[in-house]
Amino acid sequence: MLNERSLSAVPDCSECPIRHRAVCARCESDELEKLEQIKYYRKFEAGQSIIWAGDRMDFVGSVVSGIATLSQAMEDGRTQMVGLLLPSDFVGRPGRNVAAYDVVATTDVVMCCFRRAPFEDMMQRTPHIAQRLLEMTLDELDAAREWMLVLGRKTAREKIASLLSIIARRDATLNMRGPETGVVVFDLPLTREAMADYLGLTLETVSRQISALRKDGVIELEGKRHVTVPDMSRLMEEAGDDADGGLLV
Amino acid sequence: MLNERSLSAVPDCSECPIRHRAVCARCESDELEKLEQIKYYRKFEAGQSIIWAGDRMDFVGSVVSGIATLSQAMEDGRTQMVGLLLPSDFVGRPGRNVAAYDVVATTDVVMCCFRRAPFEDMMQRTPHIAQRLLEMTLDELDAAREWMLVLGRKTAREKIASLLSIIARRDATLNMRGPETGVVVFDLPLTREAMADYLGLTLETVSRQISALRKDGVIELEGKRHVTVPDMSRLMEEAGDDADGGLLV
DNA sequence: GCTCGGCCTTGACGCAGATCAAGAAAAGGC
DNA sequence: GCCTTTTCTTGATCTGCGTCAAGGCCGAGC
Repeated sequence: MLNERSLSAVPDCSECPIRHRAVCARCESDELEKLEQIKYYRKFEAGQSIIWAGDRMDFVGSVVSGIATLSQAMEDGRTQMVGLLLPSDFVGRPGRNVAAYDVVATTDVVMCCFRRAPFEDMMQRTPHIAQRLLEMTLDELDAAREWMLVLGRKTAREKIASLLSIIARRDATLNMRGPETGVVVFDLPLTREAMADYLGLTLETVSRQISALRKDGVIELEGKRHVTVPDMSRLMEEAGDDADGGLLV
Repeated sequence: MLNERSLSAVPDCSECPIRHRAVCARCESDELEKLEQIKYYRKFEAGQSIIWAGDRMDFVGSVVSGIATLSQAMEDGRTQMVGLLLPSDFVGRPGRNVAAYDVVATTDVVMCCFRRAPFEDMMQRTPHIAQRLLEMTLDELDAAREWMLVLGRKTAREKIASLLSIIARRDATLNMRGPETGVVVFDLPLTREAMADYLGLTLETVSRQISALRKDGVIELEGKRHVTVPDMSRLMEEAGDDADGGLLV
């Protein structure tokens, strides 16, 4: 936290790992230059809160690396996660100065931030930014609606399988082991409690269902976090999705 | 259906009831003229399906009047409503030619449609449209996330109270009876089954919880659809929301 | 008028998942 | 190394909601 703004040097946008997926993805080099002038980096440690719901929010930004969660809490303490922020995901809403949700760093997180006023200014004059933000927001809306089906209609086992297959699919593109065998290996980026918050379950139920999926051979576990999926289509079936549906995405 | 395009005359945009809330809200009169040239109306009867998920979709549009629902189905028949489309809400996603959800008219519905290609064209050249669509999409995303909390963490009674308070709040602005008394009167636009689909419940549970709220004096019923809320803040408490939260919206 | 079909209510019962509780297994901290 | 804390697992019991079933209400059609 102390050296929030002192990353040895602010890296060049052209070398940024999220250059082609973040809100700046469509920017031409001249537009990128302008963004470069107003950007700054912030680092957050695992477990640290990035923003509290209701707080004044004077910046927006993109997750560069690490994982953060977006969640909503009721007064009595019940909480529901409403978003999982991965690298390139955008935080904050242009035009709104109060945070609507709690944002918490799950792992160490680096964010590329912009003060709100200059960014909104720039968005007005740069359709490429607004266009990309619209596209990203539409994707998030689709994801949220997909999740509503999970929360409203799936059983605990299906919920776990759904979450695992989403994480697996994301990693599949990178860490495919044995091309076309359908085997996927990954580490869970979430605690059992965070998974429970995501799925609208208790942590005990999450634990039990994971054990059950292991016992039934749907997944294999090494330690508590390292997961092997021997047969992706089997996992998708357990999730209650059409096993073919995954290819669409 | 037969006279889909033969509404006596296509009304002028300047007299359109959703002129100031739909995607066209920010358009200047010259922009509006261009939209006017490519728009057409379609009518759907109550109960009729507007689009099936997976169908090719060659238009986008706004709900002008009536109510429609957006829902997702699993193969075994379980369904989850993921959106409630009210006048001014937008249907379809620019850039996508296949419908992602089922859209069904709950009441008679009139839509103001545009063929996709010309509309996307126009969106490219008219920032006012893209800006408004972004704003609307962000609002929908907020609503979807709010709903995730309802689906994931609220009890059946709280779910019903949440739905009622949303409908009540929407009507409150129009039909306020006795200003400041907190009394709100409205008609439910949904069947018990549709409410169940929205809330991730069964229709029996919906019925039971409505009866319970009536017995406890939280709501009054005339017939099955006409609802009186004698004390809005009481209803909000039952919904598990901060009773003050409503003023923010 | 009567009957039919859609919509809704209510009761009885069972089960999936919550709750309560105890302890095991890692992960730090010193 | 040991001790504390966090994270996870598993068991026992409870309960809210789903499921199955029967019947009421009301508008539409004849």
